Amino acid sequence: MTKENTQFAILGLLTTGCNTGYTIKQMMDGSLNHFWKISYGQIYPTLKLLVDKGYATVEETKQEGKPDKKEYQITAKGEEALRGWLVNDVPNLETIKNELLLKLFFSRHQENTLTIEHIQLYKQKLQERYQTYETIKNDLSKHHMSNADATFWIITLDFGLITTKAAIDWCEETISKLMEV
Amino acid sequence: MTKENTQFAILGLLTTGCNTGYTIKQMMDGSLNHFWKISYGQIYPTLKLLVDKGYATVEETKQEGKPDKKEYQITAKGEEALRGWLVNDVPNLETIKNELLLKLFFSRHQENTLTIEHIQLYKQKLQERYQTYETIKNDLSKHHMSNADATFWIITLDFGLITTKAAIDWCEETISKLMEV
DNA sequence: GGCACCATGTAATTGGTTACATGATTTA
DNA sequence: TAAATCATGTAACCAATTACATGGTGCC
Repeated sequence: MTKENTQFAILGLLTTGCNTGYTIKQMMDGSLNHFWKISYGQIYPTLKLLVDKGYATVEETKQEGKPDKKEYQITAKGEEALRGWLVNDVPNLETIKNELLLKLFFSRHQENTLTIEHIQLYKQKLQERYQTYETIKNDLSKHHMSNADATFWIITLDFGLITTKAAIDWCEETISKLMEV
Repeated sequence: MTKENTQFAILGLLTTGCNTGYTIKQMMDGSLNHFWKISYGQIYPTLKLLVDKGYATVEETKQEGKPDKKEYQITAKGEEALRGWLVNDVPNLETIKNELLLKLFFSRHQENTLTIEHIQLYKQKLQERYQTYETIKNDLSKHHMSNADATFWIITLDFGLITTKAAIDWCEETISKLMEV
């Protein structure tokens, strides 16, 4: 049903303070957004699966002033499985589908002015992304340095920052290259 | 059945000298590999679809010394559709699933020496990728500068080169950061 | 004889998203 | 009273890959 990586993404989040499907989704959308994404349609069934595997336990909690929720806790077996997954080699690099590059590949069929506009728009989106990463990094640096996870979280953000910056530079270079012609 | 982008990727390739399912696949694996990928399971049904839509025509060709093949040709209607697709705005940036970053996010559960090894391995793969891009770029510069497409193909390669380079830099920075501790 | 290359295709399966369904509480 | 937030879940659908199926030619 769910891929191994996705299972461990969810299991891993149980070690970061998230313990309901809802908070896991929030964390995904907030802090893992730049390299992992997941929908409720996967989260809830996978949490069940983790319990079935003995990697986590559930407890239904009644809350005052809020709906009931199911709290998940990672088990010793789950922690072991997580460490086992961590030591496995990282597989080959994935190919990213990039629609802008796909269009660019065929852009001799189009006027350069239009192509330039597209790259400009793309650059804007990259800049927004860059700023989002910066904001998250600042928040993390301020409020969570006591958190043992924070060092690694910042490193993943740095990846996003560095590669996004490179892409922005490429946009600028490419735009001036296309304007020359 | 097939997504719009994938349809146009295949249709676009019909304008670049590819005219069989087989050569389209080869081109994909060779020159579009860094931003688009496709399997035969999609190519052949999609080629049929393009003919159904009137975007392409087929002709069965008997070859001496080689198996028969089906040659596809883009139609005027197909070219118009391609240009229509090109002018459309590029949608929002996609999230790339990056397994290394996912593991890194949870790496406080692991010894730093192991984490460093993983990053080193990842760096190696990035370097191989970088060299592949360089080779393709050199080939392209040497043999296809007469090709009207080549300018754009090189630009897409530059994207790969620049962002891969940035990722390699991040690996180095991260490794030395983790060794300090 | 076997491997590499050329060439086409389909069925089963996978791994996921989207849309749907429900409902309590707080705040504007 | 409407919207936002908290909270859980499933069924239908989608786009793709993988595995399977077939077969000719050239070369070592």
